[in-house]
Amino acid sequence: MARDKVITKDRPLDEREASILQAIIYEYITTGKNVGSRSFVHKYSLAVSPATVRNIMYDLESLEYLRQPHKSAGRIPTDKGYRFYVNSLLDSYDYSMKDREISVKEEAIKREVQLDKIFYVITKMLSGESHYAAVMLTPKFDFTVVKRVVLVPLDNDEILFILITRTGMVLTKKVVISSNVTQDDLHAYSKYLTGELCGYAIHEIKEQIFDRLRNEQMPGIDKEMALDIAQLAVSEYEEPNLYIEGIENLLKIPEMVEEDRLFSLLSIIEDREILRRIMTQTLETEGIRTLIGHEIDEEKVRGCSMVSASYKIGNKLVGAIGVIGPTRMDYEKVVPLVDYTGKVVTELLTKVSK
Amino acid sequence: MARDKVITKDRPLDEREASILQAIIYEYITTGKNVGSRSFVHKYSLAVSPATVRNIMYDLESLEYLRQPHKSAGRIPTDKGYRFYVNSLLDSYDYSMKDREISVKEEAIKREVQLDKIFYVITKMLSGESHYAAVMLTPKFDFTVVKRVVLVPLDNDEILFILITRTGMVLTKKVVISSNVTQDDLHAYSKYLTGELCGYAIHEIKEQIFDRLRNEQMPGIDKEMALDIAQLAVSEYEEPNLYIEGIENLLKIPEMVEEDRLFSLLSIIEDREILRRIMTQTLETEGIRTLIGHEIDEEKVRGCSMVSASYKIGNKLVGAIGVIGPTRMDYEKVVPLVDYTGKVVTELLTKVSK
DNA sequence: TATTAGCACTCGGCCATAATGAGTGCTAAT
DNA sequence: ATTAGCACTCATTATGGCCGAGTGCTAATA
Repeated sequence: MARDKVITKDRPLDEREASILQAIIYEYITTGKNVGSRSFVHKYSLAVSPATVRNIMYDLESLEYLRQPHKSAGRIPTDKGYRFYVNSLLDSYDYSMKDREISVKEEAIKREVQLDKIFYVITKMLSGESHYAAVMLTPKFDFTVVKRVVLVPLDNDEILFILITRTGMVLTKKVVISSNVTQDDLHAYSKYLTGELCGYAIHEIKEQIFDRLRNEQMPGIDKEMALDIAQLAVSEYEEPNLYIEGIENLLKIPEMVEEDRLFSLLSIIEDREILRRIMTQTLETEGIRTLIGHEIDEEKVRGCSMVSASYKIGNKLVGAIGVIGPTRMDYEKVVPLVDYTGKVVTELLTKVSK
Repeated sequence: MARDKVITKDRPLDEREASILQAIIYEYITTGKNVGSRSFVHKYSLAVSPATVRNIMYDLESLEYLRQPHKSAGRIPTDKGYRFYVNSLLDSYDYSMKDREISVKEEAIKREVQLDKIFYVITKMLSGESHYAAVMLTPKFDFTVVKRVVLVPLDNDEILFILITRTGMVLTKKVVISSNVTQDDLHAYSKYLTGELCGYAIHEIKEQIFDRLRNEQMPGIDKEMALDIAQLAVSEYEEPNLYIEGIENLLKIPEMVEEDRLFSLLSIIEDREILRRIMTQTLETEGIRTLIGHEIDEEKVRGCSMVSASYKIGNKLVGAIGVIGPTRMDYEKVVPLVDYTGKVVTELLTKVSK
């Protein structure tokens, strides 16, 4: 009669407990209401009585998977509960993308030519599909492949360095020089640099090509000057960009605009460094990553979860995408969506930069 | 004894009525609470009794400057009231910018080199200073002056058209051509176009230069082809961009997150066309423009006001900036701020494009 | 021994009621 | 024309009662 199952706080759940926990969390995620034993049993036509469920709930509460917002109020999941739920999802989740129903409008993406528009569109799409807010950390430019270099005089001591990538993206950078160069010089430099750098990714250029070129003989033009300019321009390419879209979706979620949570939201919008930090961590880990509630280690942000994934160019991790929502997020939909989108982005970028 | 001042709904206010109306609106703007006769008289140490104020309030209500949210609840301004208030402000407002205390960090702006970053910074700054949301409609590219044109081959049938402006801004555009051109051809074209277009603003080029050039003799190169490419590229320069920053400021204002208003906010964020329309109207009117409440002729947007101003390059109106906030906005601060910022932008852009 | 029925108890939500207090409109006195 | 006085209004707040959904415990049951 005595229920003595709970000996330690960390014992594994038996099968029935696990499935009931999952069902409870599912119920809470979909309805947003505390789930109580009686109506729960009724709604799911369980073969056990409410009392049994109560007992199980009691155990689950001791084990810290559930909690009561107040006495006699049904149970809601704790972060640990969500974590359990998400992990089960991940265990059973088929990463092979088969019978995928999510409609990532790949066509819409492929029609875009400017890379930065692609990033915008993907972020927008991800927020649209998920109905939460979406984030994208764009790739470091290090992995774009050079097609052509053009130098253009601006002022006496300023040159505009234009780098055209294989994908037709145009990066520009002002470079300040000390000595005078003529327009003809610049033209020769452009030709030289284009010839030497074309076909290499920027990181390769930084790491190897410059060194090699400096050791080569090159008659006719002032090679050093050309290399100086290029090196200066290439050295400090901007930080990866952070796109955030769909904040308005979060405003539509009642629990997110409740007094205290609104503050979390504000922090997310205002202090982009928080997100940048999180996304940079994601960038460093292959595959999907979920952060639930307090697992987002930011004082200012509470009651929020993130599902994020890194993406690659070739087999090098270069960026990350993610979805932000309330802890009570529809993980079951969002996890595959983010996973899938990540793969689409990988495929797309890989294709486009080869 | 009988108060028979109100004969028509549009009679002008006498001095005392006007000053009391202004004070009431000021009080409401700063506190956000309904203002009632007794405490109002007390707070402002008026030389009249609450009863007198009540009588005046009664008149002002008949004249539709004030209204009662409900019986026995003090008065709050109507849109007409705000309009009166703002107009008085504008009347007495000194446009000469003397003894200005607003800290628009001009230095921060001048340090930026990329024009699009400048736009971003200005918008951000305007939202920061006003504590509301800020909008900026960027100038049409029509008014930027060409410094140099570079054509670069991308594919067999694609050319990248690069236009460098006098300010060092780089605009790029993919152009698809039918016949084949060699790299040497493109080089010649680039030289030709740079020579002919340099120093002209894009709108001049569109309107006059092309026509002139087509009638000129030009030995040696396939002038027509070059002009076709340029005309194609220049013809459809993108829509002016719309920056919105500081939405988070609006989330901090209690009355903006009240259930129904939140919807207005969402509309503003989601449906950028609304704002674009408003800003485009502003662009067409010189100087400052205020839209109060219903004057924003958009069903979806309610309870919001906008203060906006157009800015110029030289003496041609090219863009607009603005601030969005609740109807109960601190017009007294925002109006000069927007006015001043508009002038700074004008000055800045004019200098930079001459 | 695990499950369940039964029951006392809890507590948020809802409703009605009442008290409070800031405010108004009207009237008569100044 | 202004104001004092007064009756009246009404949002807000507090109070208490009740309902319903929920729990925890215990004893009965399969």
